[in-house]
Amino acid sequence: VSPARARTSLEEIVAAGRALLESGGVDAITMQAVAERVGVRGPSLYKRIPSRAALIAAIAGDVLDELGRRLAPHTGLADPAVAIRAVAAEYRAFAHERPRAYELAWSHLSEAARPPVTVSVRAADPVIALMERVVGPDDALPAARLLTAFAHGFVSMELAGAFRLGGDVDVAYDFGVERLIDALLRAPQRGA
Amino acid sequence: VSPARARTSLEEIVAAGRALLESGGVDAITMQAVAERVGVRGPSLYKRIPSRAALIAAIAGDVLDELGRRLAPHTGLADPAVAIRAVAAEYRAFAHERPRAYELAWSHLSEAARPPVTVSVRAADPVIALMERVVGPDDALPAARLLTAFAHGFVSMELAGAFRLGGDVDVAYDFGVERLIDALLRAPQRGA
DNA sequence: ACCTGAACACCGTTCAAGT
DNA sequence: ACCTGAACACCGTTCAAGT
Repeated sequence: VSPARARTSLEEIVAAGRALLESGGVDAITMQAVAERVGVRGPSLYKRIPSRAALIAAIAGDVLDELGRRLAPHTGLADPAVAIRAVAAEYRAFAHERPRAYELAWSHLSEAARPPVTVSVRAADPVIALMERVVGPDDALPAARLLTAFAHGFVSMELAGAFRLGGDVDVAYDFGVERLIDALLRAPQRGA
Repeated sequence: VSPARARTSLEEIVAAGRALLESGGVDAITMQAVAERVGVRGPSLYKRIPSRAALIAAIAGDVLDELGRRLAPHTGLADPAVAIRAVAAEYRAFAHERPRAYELAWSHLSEAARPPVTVSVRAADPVIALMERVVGPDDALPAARLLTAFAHGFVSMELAGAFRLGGDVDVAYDFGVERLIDALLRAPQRGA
């Protein structure tokens, strides 16, 4: 008797989930739909992932990983102001390309980042290094939080449809980024 | 034959939903649980609200209304810097008091704010008026978006557990608020 | 005009039985 | 070791029948 051999993998399952998310929203990520996409029956998924909630969390982690990989290159640019502009633009571009993925990643971050703390760290690290060059080591962390809070807040409001009072949204984003660059570059360099 | 008289109302239903949200999270908002809380059977809810999704949206709208009512008083303070500090502090305080309500409101804003555009407008209006005093009419809208994007982004990252790199989170919020006040007060007054 | 029980479709999850 | 069909509990929603 030959024991059944694995017909799918966790990566395939997560990829199937992301595909379903992109085409039909979070509600389209059902265990049966995922199973069908990877060529297996629903119950078999539980050999690879303990629950639908865990699958959603894994998808969120995958999205954040991708975002981190896209931001990293821009953080190293020589001129800090140019680097900040580039990171901010790339951040927003990612959210526009994958709006449902971006929203899911944030709404399920708490569960997603629990087991692999490294996920969020990996994404945040280069940004903090960039801020260290701008405001010095003592304020690097709060400065990074200011920048990412603005970027995330703006983009998530935008995706949620909160900007319905007219006005050019692109202009508003640039306005915010430039004011932040001003504020951070003008801040006294504290620490080492 | 006396026709059955109404045994509940939409307001009661929304209130029941918020109570369930507070005690057990979004998943605890089931139609049966809401019905039980208002003293009725599940199917009867559909006389007042077309679907669970609509109920969630109504709850989100209710939360945003409450947030708007809490921010409004602070926007009128004489000194603009003081006003900005007060609004920012109140905003974060609300999110800390009702974390699940705050998260639900934002994750379902798109549906929530669709029918009553006034909801989001009512909340945003006083903040824009405040910004008009700070940067002038031409930049008031982008300035308001900068401020609210930071506040929402910071608070939602905080609630999602994104700040796990240590550091004092209160200090980081103050750092951000003060830098924004600096940046906005120093900006040239444009328009009228 | 609103309320109800019964019923339906759908979904997450478990498990005994297969290979 | 993994796969499957069958079964269970739970949930949103519909509807015919009641008052």
